[in-house]
This record gives sequence, C-alpha cells and structure tokens, in this order.
Amino acid sequence: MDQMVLGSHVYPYTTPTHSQCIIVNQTDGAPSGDGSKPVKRRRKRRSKGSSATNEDDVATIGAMLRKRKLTDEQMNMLEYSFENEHKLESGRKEKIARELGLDPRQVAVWFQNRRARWKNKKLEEEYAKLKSQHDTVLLGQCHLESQLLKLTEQLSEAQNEIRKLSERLVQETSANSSSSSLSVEANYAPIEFEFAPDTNYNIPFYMMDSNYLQNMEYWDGLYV
DNA sequence: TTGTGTTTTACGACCTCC
DNA sequence: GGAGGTCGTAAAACACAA
Repeated sequence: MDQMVLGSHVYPYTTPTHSQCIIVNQTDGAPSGDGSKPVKRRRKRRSKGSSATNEDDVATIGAMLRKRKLTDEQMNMLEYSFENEHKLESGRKEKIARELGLDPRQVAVWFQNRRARWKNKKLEEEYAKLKSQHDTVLLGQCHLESQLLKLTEQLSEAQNEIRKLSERLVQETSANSSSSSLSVEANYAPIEFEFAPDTNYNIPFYMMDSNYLQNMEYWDGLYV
C-alpha cells in the first residue's frame, strides 16, 4: 500500500496502473460576465492514457488527488458508522476521519454516496413490494372474472329451465281450466328476487316449491 | 486481452436551514 | 453566509464474458 501526503494528511492509495485523475482549479475559465446565473462548469479531468508530465501538474500537486479505493477496514468502519446514524454532523465526521486516516471531505463524500445508494435500495424494495401487491390484485381479478362467467352461464341455464317449465305448466293448466275456477296467476304470483343485482334477473318464479329447489342442480354453485 | 457493464469515489450546482 | 444536504454526472476501479 502506497501513501500520499497532502497537507497534514496521509492518504493510502493503490498505485494507479495507467491513469490519474487530476482536478484542475475549479474556478478557472471565463466568468459568466453578465451577472446572471453562473454557468455550470465541470472540472477538468485527465483522461485515460494522458500523463502528468509538465510543471503545471507538479505545481498543483496540492489539488491533485488520486482516486483512492478505501480499504476493507475503512469500509467496514464507515458501514458500521452509517448503520448507527445516516447523517453526519461535523464532530463525528472529524472523529471518523481521524480514526480512519481519511480526509474529512472523503468521509462526507462517502456518506453522501452511501445515502444515495441506501435511498436507491429503498426505492427498489418499495417498487418490488408494490409490484407484488399489484400482481396479487390482478390474479384476484382474473379469478373473480372467471367466476362471474361461470355464474352467468349457470344463471342463463336456470332461466331457460324455468321458462320451459313455466310454459309447460301454463299449457297443462289451460287444458284443465274448464274444470277449475282457479287461475294460474292466483296460485303462482310472480316472485321477484330481492337480491337480484340486475332487473333482468327478476324473472317470474312460478316453481317456488321445495321439490323443485331440491332437484335444481344448476343452483349448486349459488348455494355453496 | 479486450470490450462492456457496473460500482465506487469525487465533485459542481443548487437547495434548505440556522 | 456558511454548513451540510440532494441530485446528476465524470471517471477510475472492478467484474466478467467472449
């Protein structure tokens, strides 16, 4: 492990293999001039492959930082600290930086990035949870729709059956009407379904006797 | 080895709070 | 106004398939 001394700090870093990241003075370049909102200006960085050879780079060595991967130990300590508290007040930052031999700015940046990762993770978890709930609701909807279809078919069959029986009864009673003073309507007044959700289902229910209901296998589903 | 996708470190711009 | 936050992004570091 190499070390790099900047100011009063000693930074650990792994020797870069082929490139460096050099931060050029952030305020360089032309000012915005007109006093309007300052133009966003990205710092310049050394691209891969170029080398730090001239005096300018040497002169700005104080502002030159290699991108240092934190050691496992530093990472563990930071993670432990993050678990305790996601926010980082000044005193704590200084303390952690001292203990880990890092620049306080590095600690602050690490916490910023860690919070961002934590937030992304929470968002992903929330998304997965909502998606799961959505899928469950969709499944339930499918199930209910298939049930509705099945029940609609059963109702239609039952209505047909009732109509046939009703017609037969009318025929039989009209054939016997000469010998009877009672009308069909008087004995079998139409009964309406109180629970019928739709007026189309308010069919005359002439055959409302126990034998008929017992033999109506069509209604099994409804009475379950 | 190299191309490519992902993660990590670092920073600028902007915002909020005291 | 300064300190510390988020957000978006650059670029190094890393992982891994081809």
